[in-house]
Amino acid sequence: MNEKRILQQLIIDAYHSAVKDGRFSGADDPYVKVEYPKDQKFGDYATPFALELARSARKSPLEIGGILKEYMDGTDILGRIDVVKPGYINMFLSLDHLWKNLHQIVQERDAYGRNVKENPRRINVEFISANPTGPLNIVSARAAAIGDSIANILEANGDTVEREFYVNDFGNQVTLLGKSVLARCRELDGIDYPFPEEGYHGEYVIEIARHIKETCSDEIAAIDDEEMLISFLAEKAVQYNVSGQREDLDGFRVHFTRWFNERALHEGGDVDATYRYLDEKGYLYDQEGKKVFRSTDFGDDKDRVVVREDGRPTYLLADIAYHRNKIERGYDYIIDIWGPDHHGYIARLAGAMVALGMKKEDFRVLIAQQVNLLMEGQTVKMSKRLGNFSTMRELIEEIGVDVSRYFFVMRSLDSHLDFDLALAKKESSENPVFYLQYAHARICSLFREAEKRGIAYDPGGSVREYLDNPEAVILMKLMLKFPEEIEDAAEAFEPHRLTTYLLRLAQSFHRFYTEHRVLSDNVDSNNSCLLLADATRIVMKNGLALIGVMAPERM
RNA sequence: GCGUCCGUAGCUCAGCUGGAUAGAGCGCCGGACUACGAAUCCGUAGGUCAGAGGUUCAAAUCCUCUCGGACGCGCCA
Repeated sequence: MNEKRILQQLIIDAYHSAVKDGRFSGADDPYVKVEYPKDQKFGDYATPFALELARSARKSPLEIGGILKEYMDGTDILGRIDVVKPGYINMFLSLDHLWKNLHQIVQERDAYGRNVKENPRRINVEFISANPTGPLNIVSARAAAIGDSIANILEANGDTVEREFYVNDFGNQVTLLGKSVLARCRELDGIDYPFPEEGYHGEYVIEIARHIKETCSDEIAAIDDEEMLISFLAEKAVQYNVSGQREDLDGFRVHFTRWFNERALHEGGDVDATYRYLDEKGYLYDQEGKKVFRSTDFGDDKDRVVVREDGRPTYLLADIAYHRNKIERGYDYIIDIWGPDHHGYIARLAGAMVALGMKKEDFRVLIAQQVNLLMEGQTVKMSKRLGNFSTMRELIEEIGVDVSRYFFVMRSLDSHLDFDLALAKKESSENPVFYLQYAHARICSLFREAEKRGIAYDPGGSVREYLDNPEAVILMKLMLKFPEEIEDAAEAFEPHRLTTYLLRLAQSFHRFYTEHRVLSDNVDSNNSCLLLADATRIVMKNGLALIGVMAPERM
């Protein structure tokens, strides 16, 4: 249990005791808000609880605060409790508690910050799910960074998480890809062949064609029927693209638990089964030969077609079947991360989830706002079909994984992003990620220096009083909050909070380092300062790991 | 027309379920290495939180409207 919760409970207990003793009257189950004051002089934690109680208890906030304080005294977590002007109760952590937490950190190491839940949820997070019609682009890179970080954070917060990528290897887009590849194959053979109007014009299609021709020339030669050839080429091209996407993601340190093929749903009968299920439940009706899903029953603007007049299922039906499959796998919570161009789609799918028996609050769609691609300050329309886009691979090669992952995660999901690759490259040396990594490397260097000078490090030999200075105290308080930061970030699905936190951590360390000599002739002081430094590098490393950034020992 | 998101310092953005004097990074200007990494630290300047109402003891935060920007409103995926 983290400090915030412990304090919440402490206040609730104090309240109940006070009420029991007849000091004032009030509700049975009050909600106690514990917040972090902006200014250090207002304590490490504060609650406006007494203010909120004033009306019902018919006493002044200050008086109530004083009474609560009486009942809160005696805890060794807090060194001081102040009741101040309007009626805030300000709480100050004790040095002893902070110092003990340092030992906790170096004992737990990689596990520090991770929360343990009594009943962990099984969560499925689906993200990126880009069409297998080309390489991943910058937009996917953002989704990758965000989705993976959210998954990491949920895991660290005590849940069990699976990462899933949905491959749309079925339908018009794929056929179109096959036609484009065929055209390029013919072109490579020197045969005049019309390029499909709506086809994929990107250069990469030529490479795909060349690759398939090299590896599958016999099969191609054996197929007479053009339609079959297109479908063969499409399948090969999808394989090629998916494995390319997977490679890129590996390089980006994003690893999926499962790659789920849409085709399997069609071929395995899941789509039909889902149709029958919806039909039997009475969620479908006929309209001019089409089958329509009553999504308005679940809050959608209009009902949606799921089977066309010619009997082919729409994308929606396949997607419902996909999510039905997820539900059957027994997750407690399902998260989809989509681009802004799909937000209009939420109501119908969320409605379908309810129709399938999922509780509304157990399905969540997160919208990651768009990335605008700029070239030299000018907006560029990204289009796979037109072939003008910056690839994720290009991004990694140009500015590196650490910088890009940090860059994408440091913004909130809601923020729109202007991305200029040229500018990002130029400015990457100013990226705050180096500031964080430098703090870590600097600490590692300290330990190398200590070893060189023959200074032993024994956490057990640290002495609390050597850390009784403002710089060390700020650092210790931040580290104590790390588990709370993880919890908050997990509950809000906001990985960017972590980058803000880590920035403060690095800043606090650099400040401590500037003000205090870590290595000296004093054994007690050495052990104390090294304990502080060791704990700092552990928290920094664990925090960076959550957003997929390395913590280098030298740089 | 309807819907989603955004509008906070010169730039890029934080600001937690409403709380105390609105913050950071970058940039600008000025300081700090004969000691553990100066990829660092310290300081100065810079804001009508787009605007107007409303709710509240308390609003950048919640509600309504207006203005401005991006995106979406398919039997495409």
